Amino acid sequence: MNDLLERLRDRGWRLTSQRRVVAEVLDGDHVHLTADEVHARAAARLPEISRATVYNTLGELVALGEVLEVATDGRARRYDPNAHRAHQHLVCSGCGAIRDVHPHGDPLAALPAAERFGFTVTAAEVTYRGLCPDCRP
Amino acid sequence: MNDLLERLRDRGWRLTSQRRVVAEVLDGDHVHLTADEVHARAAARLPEISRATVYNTLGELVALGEVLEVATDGRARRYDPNAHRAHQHLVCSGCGAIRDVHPHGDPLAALPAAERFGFTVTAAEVTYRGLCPDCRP
DNA sequence: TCCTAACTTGGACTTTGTCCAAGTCAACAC
DNA sequence: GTGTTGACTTGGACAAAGTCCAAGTTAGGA
Repeated sequence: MNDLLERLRDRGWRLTSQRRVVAEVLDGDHVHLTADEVHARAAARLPEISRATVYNTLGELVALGEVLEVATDGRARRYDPNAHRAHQHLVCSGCGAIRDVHPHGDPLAALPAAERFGFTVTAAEVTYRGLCPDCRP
Repeated sequence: MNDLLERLRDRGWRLTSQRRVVAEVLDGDHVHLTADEVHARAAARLPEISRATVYNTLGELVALGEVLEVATDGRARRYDPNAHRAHQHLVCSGCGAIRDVHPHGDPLAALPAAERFGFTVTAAEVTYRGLCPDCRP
């Protein structure tokens, strides 16, 4: 995570306490927080931090490629700091739990040229859905 | 589309003019409308139709498996009437255009048991991203 | 230590979706 | 046909998620 702050400074970021706290909140594996959750956790350390700043900072981290934005449910976007290792997501239809998973092969390879309709296709996001052990009937 | 209305009646649906109009708006291929777009098009034919009814009807169609809910961008959900033929989506990062596409193989098969963490995995949704011919620089 | 452009703030506003009490009507029975 | 009734629809209030902006603050270079 210190690496992240270094990289950001190298890219001309002003290193404010707000940005530092947001980056710290997003540290770890299997982290998929909504913007509101990030705000709540950041505010625990820095009570004055505003929602607008959290949204701004998350948007910048996504633009810089340091954090992924994940849309698994059509409601709040989630933010995934594990941006430097290709992975997909497994989501529980019952409780909404999210795990990072690593399917084999490149999902992009499954899309034949004839099915690309002239698009320059650069990425494939896969959401696996099912029930986690706790939610199974 | 008449088939759809028949199927719904067989399942005990009351066939109101509102539901008929919503079903008609959702007819066709490569249709991926937001709830608001559905409402706007439905209102062109039936001006008094309310947003609440459109949301209710879309929710019911999804619950019955006649329409798919697609979350490609973390904003408005989109509704895809092509629910009876397995397919995935190709989305333009520039203009947001969406195409139905058919990759080969079953995307579910790429997820090894060791990567399922005890989940009962039932579906895989793939979103391919890229630039469409019109948006390419 | 000062300066200034970059950053943050709070609040207003928009978009998307949900909920509810009251009114309406499709479908069945007659 | 006509009547009945529970399912459906409505408008509006509300909630959740996200954007925008003018005014105030501050990191980092001079």
